Amino acid sequence: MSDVSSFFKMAFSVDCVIFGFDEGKIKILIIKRGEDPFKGFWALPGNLVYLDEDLNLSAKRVLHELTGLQNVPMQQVSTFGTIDRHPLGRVITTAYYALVKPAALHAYASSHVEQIAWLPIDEVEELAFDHNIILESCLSKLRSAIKNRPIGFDLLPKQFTLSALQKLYEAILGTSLDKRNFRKKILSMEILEDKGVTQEGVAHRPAKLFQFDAEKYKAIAEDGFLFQI
Amino acid sequence: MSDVSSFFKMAFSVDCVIFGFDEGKIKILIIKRGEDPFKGFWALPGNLVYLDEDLNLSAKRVLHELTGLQNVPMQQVSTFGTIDRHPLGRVITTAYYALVKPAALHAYASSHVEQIAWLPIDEVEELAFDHNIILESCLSKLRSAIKNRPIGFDLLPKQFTLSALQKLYEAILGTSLDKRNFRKKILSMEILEDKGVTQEGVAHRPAKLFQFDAEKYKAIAEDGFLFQI
DNA sequence: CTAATTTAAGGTTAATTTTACATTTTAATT
DNA sequence: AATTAAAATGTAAAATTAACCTTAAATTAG
Repeated sequence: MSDVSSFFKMAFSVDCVIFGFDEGKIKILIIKRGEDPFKGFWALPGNLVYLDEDLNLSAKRVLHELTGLQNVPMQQVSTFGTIDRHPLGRVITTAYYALVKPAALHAYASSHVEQIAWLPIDEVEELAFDHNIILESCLSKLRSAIKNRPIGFDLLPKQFTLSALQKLYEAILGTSLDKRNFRKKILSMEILEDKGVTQEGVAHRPAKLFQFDAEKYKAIAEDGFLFQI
Repeated sequence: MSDVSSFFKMAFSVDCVIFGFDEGKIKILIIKRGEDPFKGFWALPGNLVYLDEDLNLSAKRVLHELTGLQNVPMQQVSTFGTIDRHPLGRVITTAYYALVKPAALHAYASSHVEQIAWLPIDEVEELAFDHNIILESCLSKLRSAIKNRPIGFDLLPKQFTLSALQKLYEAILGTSLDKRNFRKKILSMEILEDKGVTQEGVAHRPAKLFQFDAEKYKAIAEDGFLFQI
């Protein structure tokens, strides 16, 4: 490794898979690229990492610049490094996913972005680069994470009904769950706070609203409690 | 993204956490670096990725060059990209882990490597770069993977006793397991083949030898069977 | 204002899985 | 022949999971 300079010719990027839950469906945020390469293609929000920029922070910056979304915790999923994945040179990319609440679902287009859209995951067609593969890997990460950690709440409004929570799980896992058993399981964990409030304006019996109690979860998790759906 | 050339100034590396199981302990393979940076430090086997080299294949090449190990399936774990993690410039690294059988435990030193050693994970001290952090992340990945996939067998000789398997699990998980329950659980999965052979030369009742049946596992896994310890 | 519609809420039983636990067997060694 | 060391094995209680249906509360339509 005497002369190392020939190695310092790569670029690095981040790509973000932003999941939302809307109209009973899991959606992802995609942008229509305003510049080459892949100008006019739909793509995951992603961009190159600056030379003096921390990788994980870069994911947050890129997401913010392209979509306006801010303060969204992002999880690293996997790094993609086939030789020819980027037409401009050697670019290795790290994929991140994030879960956002419906309140954040009004995403705007920005510079470098012609259009931005929420697309149900089963309607995604060909994306730029290797973004279809990246999406699949994030989806599969989400499916396993949702079963073992209390992250589903991040996709729902602060207060939600148990039915909404169940539909969310059904949408992500692609299975249908027994209503009574689901409720029993979730409520028995004692990580939901009953706000004593009900839905309003629905044409049927209004449901109670619950809220995830992160403090309580943290406390019992330290005592060895394992979240499991 | 009009001029993109300023981005193409990074290097990329891979670092390998190679786990072995020996004398009842989980060990990792470390090398004493023969060149700067961190000359003379113990480190994970790792090196820079060539400009025209696939990332995942690079991990295999680097491992082979530094340790002589070959044909070891490697799993990507995580990518580390703080700004100052490498003294020579901006180097982002991807960590991989692999599990090797005792037969592969005679690792040799090579060029660029002064020494090579298997070190029990609880005896690891200060490593080069951010390798202690990388090791921790691989360890935690191993602990969760071992519970959900039949990978423990990769750390044992082809034929092994149930006690050896149990000790392996106990070493990785750091808990002790009930002998009868462990055997019942493992055998009820029907993924072990009883070779009709027993240990020889032990000063006590010799144990039966078993072998992991990858075909059988694959078949039932497709039918929805989930490996779980 | 009555009936129809729609979703919310809730408990019991059987089946399955998990946990806890102690004795006998088989080889080598002394 | 006695000792030592680990292997092998089954059962009962407890906990968890799975299956299953009726009544309640709101809006809307007639």
